[in-house]
Amino acid sequence: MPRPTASQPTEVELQILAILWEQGACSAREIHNAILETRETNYSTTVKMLSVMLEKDLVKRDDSIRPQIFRAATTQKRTQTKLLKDLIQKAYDGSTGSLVLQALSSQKATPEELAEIRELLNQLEGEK
Amino acid sequence: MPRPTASQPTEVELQILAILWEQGACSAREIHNAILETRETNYSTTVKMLSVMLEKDLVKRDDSIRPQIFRAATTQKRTQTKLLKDLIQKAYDGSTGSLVLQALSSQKATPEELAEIRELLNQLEGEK
DNA sequence: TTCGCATAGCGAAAACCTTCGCTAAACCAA
DNA sequence: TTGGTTTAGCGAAGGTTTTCGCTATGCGAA
Repeated sequence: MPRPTASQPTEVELQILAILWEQGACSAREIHNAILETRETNYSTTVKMLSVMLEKDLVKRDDSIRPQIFRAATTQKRTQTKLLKDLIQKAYDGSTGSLVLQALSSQKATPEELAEIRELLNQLEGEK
Repeated sequence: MPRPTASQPTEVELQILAILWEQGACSAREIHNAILETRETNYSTTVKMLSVMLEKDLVKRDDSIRPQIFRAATTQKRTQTKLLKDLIQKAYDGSTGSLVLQALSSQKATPEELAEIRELLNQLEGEK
């Protein structure tokens, strides 16, 4: 009984999804060009990854036009939330608060973001 | 050119680390028993994972006593921070603030944690 | 001591991820 | 139409992760 398939998108898959979220629908070539800005890789590899992701339902493909066009199958937010929940479970013993505290104290956030967080906090505490 | 070794602990590795962080130093048998509470697996597998993790320097082994005792090589906090930073980069485009906002709005935190977060926020904003 | 059981280690199996070479199909321009 | 370029797809290589069977070693009880 071997290892199961990863429940979350892998690193490379996530990079491709990020491109699709930012640029919207893209051809394989466009995706590949975007990848090249970061990393050396072969066009074949990009196409293959897309076909793997299609099978995993991570992307959708529009076959009616030429060249084919790819779209992310899920929104960025939904994917982020899933990854976040997973991390909280696996590494923070389910405690959202301790993740937030650690995020704020070890990484920098902009003053605008801090203000936004404060506002959300007011809302959450007012709700009680 | 194939896939490189993961820079972060894998899922199973993280589960073992979590056990060590919670229980402190453990024998292979103790670790295995803790895993069994969650998941079916063979004792051999646990021992093998420990030997892999030893090679990756994820755990340390005390050989002077019998049975051997394992410890996590790194603190929980250090590992959490690394995983968190990684997630922020890979999935939140480097924005700590947007991760925090999403964490607070989509997952629940206890009132105590919210108060703590507020205090930290005061500190961060006062610092300017 | 010797037998039986728990512990430790090795190597290979099975699945996964990422890579790319090579081939086929589609498109475009002359 | 035909030749060249771009797009699409297949299959296998080569590495990682996780699994476990089998063997060996260590330890305690009879």
